[in-house]
Amino acid sequence: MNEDNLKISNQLCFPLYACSKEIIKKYKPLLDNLDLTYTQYIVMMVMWEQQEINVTNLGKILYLDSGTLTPVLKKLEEKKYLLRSRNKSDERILNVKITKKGNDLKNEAKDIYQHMSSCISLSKEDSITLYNLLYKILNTIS
Amino acid sequence: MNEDNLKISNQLCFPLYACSKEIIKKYKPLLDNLDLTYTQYIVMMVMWEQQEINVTNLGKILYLDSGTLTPVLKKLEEKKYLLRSRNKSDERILNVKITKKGNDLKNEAKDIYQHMSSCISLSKEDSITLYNLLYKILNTIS
DNA sequence: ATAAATTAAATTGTGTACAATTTAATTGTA
DNA sequence: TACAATTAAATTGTACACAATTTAATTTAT
Repeated sequence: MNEDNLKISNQLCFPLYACSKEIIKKYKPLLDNLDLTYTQYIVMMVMWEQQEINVTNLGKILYLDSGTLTPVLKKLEEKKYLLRSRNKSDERILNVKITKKGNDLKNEAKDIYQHMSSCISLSKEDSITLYNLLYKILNTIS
Repeated sequence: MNEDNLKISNQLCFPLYACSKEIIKKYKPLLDNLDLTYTQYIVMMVMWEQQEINVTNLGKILYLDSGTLTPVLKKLEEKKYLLRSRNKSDERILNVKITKKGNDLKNEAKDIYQHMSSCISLSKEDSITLYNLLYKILNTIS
């Protein structure tokens, strides 16, 4: 890897970090309407798709550990969107299951979907390129 | 904006967020050697370049507000890398100035520069493309 | 069979991140 | 020139994010 390449690689972390934060900040007023934080929202996004999952697998999908997920899941359970229960055949494992109220929330989240895209003003081609590059990093990061 | 475009835009936030966190996690052992957190490190990166700056301008560069910066700057002052002092002509403004010890730290940070690039395994072309797309978002986010 | 090793969550402690508010200084305006 | 409005940091409160440790359950290897 030459000097130029080294320089640009080192300059990638900061815009990734800033971009991620700025977009999440844009989500905030929309998520406030649903009384969800961004972390709670991405958990719900997984739950709408998976319906049921354990903490370890949820963490692998979201790149979050139990230290982060445990309090978030407890909060979503308080809001009656999720149910937490120990796996019968292995009590170490905590199963998380979405409730009817949790699935109903998906309809209310449709607005977020519409409004979010308007804040990222990339063409379809650029968006796909960016998406692919990000997953190239995520899949190869050692 | 059509349905496809809308879908991909909405899928960008999560990999940005995950990517940013995973790369920062890679930084950690390297930064631990310098006894710096990632946030302290990016502040020092600006200081190595600017030498002197006030909190508002530092925040604009780093996309961070005083609520985040104040405690970080206090910690860097404790470590003798920075000096904090009120602007004589406008006492509301806090000037931050790098010390000799702070500038000396730059040499010790050279290893980080080398090691970081090896964890992002993108070609030079891909890195530049990603860099440009990220700044396109940062510069146009409403 | 049982002690050691492993695994899964939860807990603890530190450090952001940011909205909202507060404090203090400065500027604009009637 | 007072006094309202604005500005800059700091403070307060909430919510992650994650390393390290703990607790409890399960598996592995004698």
